[in-house]
Amino acid sequence: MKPRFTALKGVSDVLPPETGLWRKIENAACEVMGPYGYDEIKPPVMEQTELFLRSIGDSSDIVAKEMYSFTDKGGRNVSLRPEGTASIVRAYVEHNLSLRPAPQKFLYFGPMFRYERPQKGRQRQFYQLGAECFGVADPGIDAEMITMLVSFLEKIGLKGVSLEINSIGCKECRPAFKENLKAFFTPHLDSLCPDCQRRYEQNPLRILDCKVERCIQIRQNAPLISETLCQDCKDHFSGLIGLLDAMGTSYFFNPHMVRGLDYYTRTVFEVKSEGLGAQNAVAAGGRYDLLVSEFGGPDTPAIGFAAGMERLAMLLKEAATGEEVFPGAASPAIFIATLGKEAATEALKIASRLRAAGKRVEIGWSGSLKSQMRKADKSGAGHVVMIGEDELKTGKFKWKNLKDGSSGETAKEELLAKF
RNA sequence: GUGGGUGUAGCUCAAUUGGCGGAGCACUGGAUUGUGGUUCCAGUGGUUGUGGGUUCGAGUCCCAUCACCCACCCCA
Repeated sequence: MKPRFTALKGVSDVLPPETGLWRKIENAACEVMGPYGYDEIKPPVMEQTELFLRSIGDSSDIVAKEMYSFTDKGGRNVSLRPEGTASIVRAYVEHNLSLRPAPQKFLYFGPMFRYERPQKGRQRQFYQLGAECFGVADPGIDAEMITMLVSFLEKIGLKGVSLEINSIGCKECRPAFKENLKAFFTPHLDSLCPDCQRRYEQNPLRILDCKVERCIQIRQNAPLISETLCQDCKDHFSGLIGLLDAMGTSYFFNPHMVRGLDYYTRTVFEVKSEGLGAQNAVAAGGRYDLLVSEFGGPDTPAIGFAAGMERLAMLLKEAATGEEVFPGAASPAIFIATLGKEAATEALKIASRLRAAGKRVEIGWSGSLKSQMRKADKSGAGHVVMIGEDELKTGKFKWKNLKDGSSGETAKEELLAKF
């Protein structure tokens, strides 16, 4: 048989038992971040296109050519969200959440959409888990959030990841740094790769990220942002580093790290992992002190991060062995084999009671006892309860433990207690 | 958007120079009346991704298209 419909390019189904792993990740996020004060927020998956244009900025391909945008029946220009932060800032301003006591902390889960060419760890619809915190300018909150992210990753058992941090300055010092950088690269312009020549115009910071050997060599002596930061930004960054050191959080200072989104200021960070292919970022984030006011709210410092669910799940699957990978892959505790219509009716009644007690129960509706036994075994059931003429007559049910082979008989009223 | 690779059963893969599309696993059923796993037997399952072309003949060669994989770009 050939499927009449298949999923669109770059989108995929998450099937059980993998969904159990996803749930485990989401539960861990709530458990770890709840004590930090983060509560779930559920913004819509679509917004006015303008919202993303204004926040993410046009130096990023995300807005320039990767958005799923359309005109709705009311003539509005709408886009599926390519990331989560913009919506949450919009909600923060729209609902005057700045009037609630600071800090306001939010956690979110959900799909994001970017029209990209799929590859390992990258899809057109992908899920992110993210956190945002509004109203604290102190580097303490940066350290708190980074520490929280690290303990979340530890909680789900992720190994072999590295944390990188940097500061990309503020609206005072970053423009100057951009100019310095451009000035430095101007004499080398012809030697840079074509992509970097484009970056030189669009977003010179990106040249620092280039993977081409020649560009890496050229930039060896390029100015570093850390040397150009204004005093406030320097103080902020050294404050953060001091706190991370004090917490014993290990990090790697990467002076070349830049972020794709325009709204970031000062602190940026990224968690990378081997085993993800070229798309090696598991989680990333940073401070965005200007976005709230740009959206019409009061001056409000903020910081956040997002983690890629598919990437987290991929890493956990690769690293783990055995059944604990898929905690949601439960087998029935009890399989009820039936012989005849009356037995099936009885089975349904008994199953309802057991299920109400939280037991996972499957019923074999037809077929020989042998085939039902086989089915029970394949389902991974722990016990089989048999219902046939004898049981209906006597009210005593034969059962068999499929794990150790033991068997016995239990009266109907005692079944619930037995299992 | 650019480049490379791959498309055969639900899964993993065969099929000689272009010559009748198979196997293992999985699934379904059976092996003396109501007892699973091991074993044995049988069965279901395919317009070889799709559409053209070359040929007496195409899974195999050519073109197009679609999907997947990997990388660039970009990014979680």
